Amino acid sequence: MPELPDVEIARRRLERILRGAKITRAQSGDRRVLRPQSPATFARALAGRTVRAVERRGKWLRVRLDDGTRLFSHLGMTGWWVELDRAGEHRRSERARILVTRRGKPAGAVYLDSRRFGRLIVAPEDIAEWRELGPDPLADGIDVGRLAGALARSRRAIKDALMDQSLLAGIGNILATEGLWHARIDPRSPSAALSRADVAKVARGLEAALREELEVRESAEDEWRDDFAVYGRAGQPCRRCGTIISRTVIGGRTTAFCKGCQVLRSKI
DNA sequence: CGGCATGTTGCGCA
DNA sequence: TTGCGCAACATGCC
Repeated sequence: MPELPDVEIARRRLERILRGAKITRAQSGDRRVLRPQSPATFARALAGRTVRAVERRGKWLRVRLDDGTRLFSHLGMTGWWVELDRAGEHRRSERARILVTRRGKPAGAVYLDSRRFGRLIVAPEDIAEWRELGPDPLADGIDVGRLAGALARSRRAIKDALMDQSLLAGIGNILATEGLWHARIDPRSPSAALSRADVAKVARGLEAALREELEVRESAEDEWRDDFAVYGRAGQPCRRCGTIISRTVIGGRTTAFCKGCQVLRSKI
């Protein structure tokens, strides 16, 4: 499911279920998702604690508890949080659950993850993965000057750079692909070949893709979207100029782009 | 059956 | 030091 907008939807849901609630029990028997912690450590750290806040930075979630403990959640490729139903039913691909009492009533959050690339980490302070994240485009906005400065020093393809979580936190394969289409810039362009005006276009393109995706997810929280502007549309006509969408691989990831209206920058 | 997938990490190599 | 390509992780869908 997850790129930044999806994780934001998950954050709001977890906040609604958990904030201010007292954890009665937390359980997970999945050593892959808990790596490298044990199920017992997970359960012991959370039981009896009250949830103070549910925060997000990029694709990471941070649940803060009353004793300072933090629970970090990364959704990997297929992770998702849902509310526990009244019967407390076990769901397909369930990997963990957090049971709480809120205003005297029982409730809970269930973590689903078929491929188990996601992670749940309990720690007394912020983990390196969180500390090393760059600015969050939704919460902090995109600082064009700072981004341009970082890109000017690199020859890597602009699309690969945009997915670097220390540069901007939360941009994945879909948002990078969509954002560059909005910006009309060829994803293969070396970062350093982009002018300051190009970088401003990229920032606006990413923001447009971000807003659009968030809106779609808000209206259908648990549905996977598949009608993007270019992502997944190789071989089909560009919605802007009609040229057949091309496919290539950048940084090991499938990339769709339009040779008709996304211009390759090459002068460094 | 093969191919592909929204993410991340680690390794070998230039 | 930088960066790239690639494999691995584990499962489901077409």
